[in-house]
Amino acid sequence: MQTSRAIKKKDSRHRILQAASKRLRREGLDGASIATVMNDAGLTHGTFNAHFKNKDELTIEAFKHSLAQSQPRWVKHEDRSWQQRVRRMAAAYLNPTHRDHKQGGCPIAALASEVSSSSAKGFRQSYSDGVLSTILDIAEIGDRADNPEKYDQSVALLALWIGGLNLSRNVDDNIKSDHILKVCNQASARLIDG
Amino acid sequence: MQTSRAIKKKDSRHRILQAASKRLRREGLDGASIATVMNDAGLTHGTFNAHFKNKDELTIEAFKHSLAQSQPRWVKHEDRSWQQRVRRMAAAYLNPTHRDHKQGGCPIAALASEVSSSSAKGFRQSYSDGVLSTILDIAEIGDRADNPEKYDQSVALLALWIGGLNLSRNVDDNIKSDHILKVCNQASARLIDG
DNA sequence: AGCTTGATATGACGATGATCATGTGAAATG
DNA sequence: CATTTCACATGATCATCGTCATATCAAGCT
Repeated sequence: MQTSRAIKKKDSRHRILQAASKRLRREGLDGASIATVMNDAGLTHGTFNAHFKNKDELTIEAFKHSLAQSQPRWVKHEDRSWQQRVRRMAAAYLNPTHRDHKQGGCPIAALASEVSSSSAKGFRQSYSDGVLSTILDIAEIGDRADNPEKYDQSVALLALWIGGLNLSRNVDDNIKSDHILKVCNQASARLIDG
Repeated sequence: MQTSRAIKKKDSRHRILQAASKRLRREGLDGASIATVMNDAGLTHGTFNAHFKNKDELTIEAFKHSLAQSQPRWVKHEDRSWQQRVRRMAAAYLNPTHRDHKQGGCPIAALASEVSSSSAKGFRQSYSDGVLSTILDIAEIGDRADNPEKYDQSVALLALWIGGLNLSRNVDDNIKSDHILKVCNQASARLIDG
């Protein structure tokens, strides 16, 4: 049975994870400081270690949390064909809304260039796992051997999407930024039909 | 005339920039701390403000420095056609050597996901300028209007390259990482031949 | 030679961040 | 209703980082 204390703790943990995953995506690995995250969650910073062993563990859990939240938005749709499905995904990903809402968006893109320099080994492992499982999710297969061609297409698409999204986020001109998204969308279509 | 003191200072500044640009690419915006960079350059950390106003200025200069160092490696080649030139660039970019030498590689890829969350406005501007000029360099034009089709192709290629390079850097399995590079190379070729 | 300038060194300061020891008050248990 | 347990708060500690005031010492100038 769940005592009211256990429920409260679970709820607190959830709020911490929610806050951490937002900060993590918006401000990166170093931006999500414990004090900030705990404050976002409505708790004091000292309480932190009642919920997580240390910052590495929080980072890993927050990453998994945000990835798990993003997945359904991709997967749960009824598409006529894989081509159409992937075209829909590209349009949703390479999108001004997604570009402007980093904190609620794809954590793989949000941390793409920070992971390799992170000292947290466990986090690097989680990220790597997340990338590989995302590729399989795009391809709608369980293993590369199931359909190597689709797998390879999915790899290239994910690369294009992550790169395009980050470029568009970093260009200081809305028209040019929108254009980058549009062009990458078209390139996606060519890779899919190719 | 250059006095020996002026020469010495210029040399020190150059060493600082060299060290900073390496740290910046390898460890990101927060990794390149002043103490570390100055130590790499063989100076004490307190001397820093004799060369740069503050950390933001160093970051900007180090980024420009690394970008200026990278450009020649792309541009200076005799290629038969633009298609061949871009194919060569893709092979050089999406390459295990480049993947494994982040500190000497492309600064745009190395900082792709960190820029938008940086509080240093001047740096964001420099990065944005760097992206746009790199696109033009790939297309071998001076302005999008010179050849919109080539410009758009270059945008998609840069996105694919940056995304592919970062994915390969973050996958914890050498075989899969190599495979990502290979697949993105093939996708590049398909985008080029259109 | 004596004075000035400037490149670098030394060391201090305040801010921030991660971690942890201890305190508190309310829920659960008997 | 007394006791225990536990979620959370408070506050201290130690490390790191950016910045800056001051000191040193050799190069240049008169």
